[in-house]
Amino acid sequence: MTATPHQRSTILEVAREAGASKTSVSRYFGDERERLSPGMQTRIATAAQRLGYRPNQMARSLKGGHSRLVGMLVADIRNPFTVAVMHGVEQACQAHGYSLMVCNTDNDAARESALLALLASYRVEGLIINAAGSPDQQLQTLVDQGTPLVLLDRELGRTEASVVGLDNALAIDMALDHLQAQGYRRLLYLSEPPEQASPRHVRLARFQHGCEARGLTGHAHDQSLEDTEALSQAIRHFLTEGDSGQKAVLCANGNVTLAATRILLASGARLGETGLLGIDELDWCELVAPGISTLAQPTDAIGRSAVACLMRSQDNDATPTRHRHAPTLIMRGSTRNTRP
Amino acid sequence: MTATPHQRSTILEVAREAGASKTSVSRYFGDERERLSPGMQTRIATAAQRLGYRPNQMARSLKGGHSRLVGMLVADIRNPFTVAVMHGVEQACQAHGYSLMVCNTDNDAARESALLALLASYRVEGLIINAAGSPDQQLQTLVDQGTPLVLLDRELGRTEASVVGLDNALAIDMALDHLQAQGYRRLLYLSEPPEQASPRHVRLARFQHGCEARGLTGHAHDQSLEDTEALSQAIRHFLTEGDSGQKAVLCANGNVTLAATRILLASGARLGETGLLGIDELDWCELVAPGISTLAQPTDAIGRSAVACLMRSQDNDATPTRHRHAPTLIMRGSTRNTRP
DNA sequence: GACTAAAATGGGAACGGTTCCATTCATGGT
DNA sequence: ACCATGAATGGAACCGTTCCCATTTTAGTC
Repeated sequence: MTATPHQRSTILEVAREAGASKTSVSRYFGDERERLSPGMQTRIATAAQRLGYRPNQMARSLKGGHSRLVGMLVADIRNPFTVAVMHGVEQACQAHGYSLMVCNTDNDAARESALLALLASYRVEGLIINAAGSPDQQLQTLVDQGTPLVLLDRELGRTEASVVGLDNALAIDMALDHLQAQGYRRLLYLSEPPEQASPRHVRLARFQHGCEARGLTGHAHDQSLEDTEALSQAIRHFLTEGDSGQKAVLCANGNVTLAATRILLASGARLGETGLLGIDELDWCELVAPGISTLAQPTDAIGRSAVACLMRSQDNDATPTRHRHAPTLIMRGSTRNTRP
Repeated sequence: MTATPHQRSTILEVAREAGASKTSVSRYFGDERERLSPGMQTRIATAAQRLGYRPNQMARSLKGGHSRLVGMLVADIRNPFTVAVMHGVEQACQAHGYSLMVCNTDNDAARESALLALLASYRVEGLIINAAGSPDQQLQTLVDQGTPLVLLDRELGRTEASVVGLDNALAIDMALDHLQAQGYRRLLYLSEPPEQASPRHVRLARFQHGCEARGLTGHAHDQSLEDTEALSQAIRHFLTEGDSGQKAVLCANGNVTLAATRILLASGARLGETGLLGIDELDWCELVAPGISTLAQPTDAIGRSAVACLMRSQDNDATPTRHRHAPTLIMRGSTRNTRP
């Protein structure tokens, strides 16, 4: 004699049980509870309690048009930076009464497109995108259909979308200032190729220009991290090339920092003597050798900021905004020049 | 003259546009497309195309009872292990045509309860839980209402739920075997206190028992990582205590490994001479000093396995199963005993 | 060409809520 | 006593689908 797994109960059953109409029950669980008489309230409360009732969010969304859902599309869910931002986003969503649907594209453009469609089909009320290949066309369509959009560290051609991310120009400037102050003269800027057009150009241009302005020698190198060998070659070449000037490597993100550190250590380079500065702070940066200096991004703030954008743009259809967050320099041994 | 942001179109509009009935359109987007004549198919396709139509998943779920949603409740979204498993889960979900709703409790029991309710209100068709304080009662209710449940590395009193995770006994045995083979004689097992009852006991008992059986001296220490000072004391005490036997530290998870490494390095311990073995493989383990040995968990497999459990249990109401995954030993310098 | 089986299509009732509008009923002012 | 007022409640339409069932079309057979 097994206990019958009692069906999930509906608003109608609660109404019957409480001797009320479904309207009243709906009011109770909506935000009009105070319009009900105290007696009615307790009757409904106990009835719902007894039946284990929970309003069906699907039905709710259908009628009201409020899915209470925010979608987040990320290119690489295993990237600590992504996760850190996600944490901020999730917190902020919860605070606003929204839930988060996360989709991971694993850097696959086709998947990205499919997931975008999926998110749309759940009628998410906002969309946060941190992925490379998003077809502008598709995004534009979403915007037209009224979905607020926030891009993380990515500009979108002509689309009306808010952008949230690092203040790239400032970050590069801070990096150059620091490296110069520590006496490094030859710089190598390492980044991954699928970086978004816009931020990448900003950074690169700023790097080139900044080096010139400071009288530094700057090289930039774009390299997929898949091809360890090529990256390794590039770094070794940089280390042996040219004259005596002190050399430093600047890494565009955490993944690059990881790869570069591996190679530098394997090459027998001594950190500090060879400078190393990474954008993105990571757990382990203080653990490696003399410690790796980083420019930490305020990830939680970025996440919250993104959600704030969404919330704002669904109230008034405000024009898209841009939020550039400043990084923080965390100095460790890897940029403490041993022979300045 | 602004372009009117055309409303999201409905199945009815597509039907009209295609000169068909909504039933046919529904069939087209459902899995009965082949029942339609070729002509009808193309008419619907072009109409939908022109209108930018996407079926409303909310309405779909409401009627059909299929939310196509899987919920995942995690205690700490910033834990790399959690994220790695999540990656596997997400992949598997996508492969099965499901989407993932991730909720993060930040180790807050109250939040956990609320989020559980939330997930339920979206009528998720499966639930993967990796969190400490879940009130058994609430979970039991969900199970009764027919939601398949999978627990990650956590047993649940009397609840009928599948369990997926590391083979804890095996992991401890492998750790002990390895440490013993490397000549370590005094062991310190470090773990976090909010570890789930069951796996924790398994590990602990196995550790104690295993040490005895091998003639090793084993201590276990439970310590919140918040209190760095206390943890530091415990480790230092272990390092100075007792006689000459070679000492090694075994860390229960990645967070513990991180904290312990910090402290060991700060104490001036030399890894290898002092053994260090961590459960959970992390990016940086190969970068620190002589490299940190780990027992890597097959995170992707665990994630996929969890989803597989869900899928199975919604077909036939199979009895709950248990999946214990074997870890892989990755040996590095931190357990290469320099004076065996 | 009439008759039948099968294929293709359409009508309309749910699904579980929200919300507009109508109804009931105590209240108080005149 | 009478009517306007507002609070408390209920009835029913609707949100965008799916799916059962009925109807129309097509092909197949003698």
